[in-house]
Amino acid sequence: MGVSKRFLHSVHVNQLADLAKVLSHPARISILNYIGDCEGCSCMQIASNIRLSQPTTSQHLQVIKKSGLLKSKFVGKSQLYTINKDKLTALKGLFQDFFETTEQKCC
Amino acid sequence: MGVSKRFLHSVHVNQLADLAKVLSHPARISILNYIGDCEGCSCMQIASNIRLSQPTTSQHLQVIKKSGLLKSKFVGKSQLYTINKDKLTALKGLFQDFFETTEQKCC
DNA sequence: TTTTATTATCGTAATATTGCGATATATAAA
DNA sequence: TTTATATATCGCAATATTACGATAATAAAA
Repeated sequence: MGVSKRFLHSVHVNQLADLAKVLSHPARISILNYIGDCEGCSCMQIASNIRLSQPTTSQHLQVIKKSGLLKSKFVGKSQLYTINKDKLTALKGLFQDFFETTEQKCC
Repeated sequence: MGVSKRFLHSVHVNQLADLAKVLSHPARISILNYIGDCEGCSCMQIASNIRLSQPTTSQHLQVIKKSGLLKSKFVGKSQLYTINKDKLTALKGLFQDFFETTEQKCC
């Protein structure tokens, strides 16, 4: 078939997989790294830094944004992206829980 | 085009993305959860537990195994999978570093 | 060695992702 | 309002992923 059977898994499991999916492309990791450094940067700045086109960069930004990891606001003609720290902390917790639980159960 | 431009990113960034990719499918999270619980289980047991076919489950197992997160050995006619705790701990560290670094830079 | 049971791989169809050019949309300046 | 600039979306081509039936490969038992 080829269609992912999400319904077989718990909400919590799907949530963790969704977050992992956001981080599963190197461009999106690079984008997050760069936004962390520049503290409020535009799509064009990011695109130039990671050397992908503006449309591609914008697409990746939307994917990250949908997860809640990014905030954005227009300043002048540019939309400036910053990291949503609260969400980041929450998601860090999700991963930490997964790793710690698995670590403890495992042996 | 449609082909991922890994070469644009650092080894470290690609490594993190690769690990995230392993965790980016709910079936693979469920498999890891289950293996943590049962401590040495067969492909068929896992397949039955997560309600995917044996071939699909085996495919997911290979994906996880390639990341180093699983060990396996034949016992009787079955191959029993267990979690590679050392690798798990290492990968936990990778994620933790990413989240902590990003958290501190971000604001 | 043959049989049985389990796992891994092949082949394939359905779907999803990635990347970018073209273009629409949005914001501020003239 | 018109113009200029930046971002987001559309459309498409190239890949990649997901799932499973069929089947090959593997290990132990008969």
